[in-house]
Amino acid sequence: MSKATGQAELWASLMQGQALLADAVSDRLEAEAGIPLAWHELLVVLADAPEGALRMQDLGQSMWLSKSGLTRLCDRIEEAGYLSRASCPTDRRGTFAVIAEAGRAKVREARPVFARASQDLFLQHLSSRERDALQSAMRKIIGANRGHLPKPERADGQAQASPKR
Amino acid sequence: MSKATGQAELWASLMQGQALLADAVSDRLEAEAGIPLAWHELLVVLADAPEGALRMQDLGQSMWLSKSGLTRLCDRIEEAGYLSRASCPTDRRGTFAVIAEAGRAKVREARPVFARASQDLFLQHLSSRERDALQSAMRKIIGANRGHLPKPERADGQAQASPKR
DNA sequence: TTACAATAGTTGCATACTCAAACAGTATTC
DNA sequence: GAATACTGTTTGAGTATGCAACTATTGTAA
Repeated sequence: MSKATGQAELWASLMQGQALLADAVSDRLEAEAGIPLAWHELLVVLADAPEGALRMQDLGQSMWLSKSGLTRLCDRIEEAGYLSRASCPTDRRGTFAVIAEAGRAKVREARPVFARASQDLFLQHLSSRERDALQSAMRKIIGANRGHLPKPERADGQAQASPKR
Repeated sequence: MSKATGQAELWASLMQGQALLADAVSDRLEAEAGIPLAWHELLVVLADAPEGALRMQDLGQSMWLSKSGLTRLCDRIEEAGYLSRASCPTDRRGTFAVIAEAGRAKVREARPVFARASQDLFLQHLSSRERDALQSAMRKIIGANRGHLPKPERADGQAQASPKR
């Protein structure tokens, strides 16, 4: 029975599998398109945004990083010439990250590489039943753990569960 | 149709969900038992080993870390007094990590905290169908990505797929 | 219109991790 | 039995990340 394999194994395989998969995909992306996974993710978000531009803050909401992490990630990508920063005219505290032409080109190159890697290393191995179950399981887990985000800028009431740290 | 939600979302929710979950569980473990998740994992492996002792190398196989990472993790845990090192008498290159009494006590304290956290933040939210599907999906993904491990010390033939890096 | 609080982003410091080189000890081979 | 190759672990250098403190700007209120 699957019950007997135990909860520990379920935990472990989720942790291991995700790490392994992210690593494998990132390596392949780096080998075949020359950028790591995080760059791809950020550049895709930016490429799909209205003017190829997004406020740092808005980028942060898609990017799963602390704001300092995002600042530094943008530093590196900017240094590589794939994006530039522009300050917001209407609110001079704000900064836009704007994708550069080289960045768009890189996204065109990398997107299919990512799709292929994701197919080969991930989707390929799952039945459609498994995909559905995986999707619904992960959605529930995410839902259940909202509030543990790196940016706890919730305005609502029940916020602070962990006082320290 | 679940098809329509897209492959991108499946990828994203796996990545996000795992990160969120690991974070939430680690925070809770740290709040309620005073040690982070990685320490718990290592100490449990050690506590369950024959004499409470394991060669670094063997520990490494359970621990999902590069060997230098393991060395440093052990340094920290040793510094906290939960384990000690002992050199192997039959092969003096080797080092044993040996769990200390304080380490055993900490494991007794932390194990139920982990179990509860895992239940509350993870298992609780999944139907048994979802658990089975998740388990089998992750197993396949792991199987498909063997060879991307941090320690590629396989002795078999098909080893080196990635020459660089 | 001057003070005070809130917001956007960056920077300093500390932590954790990896790769590659160093080190120490064991096995091999001539 | 001395040189050479191999193995197990640690160390050094570099990278990525988070938290908290800082700067600059905006909004609010007296």
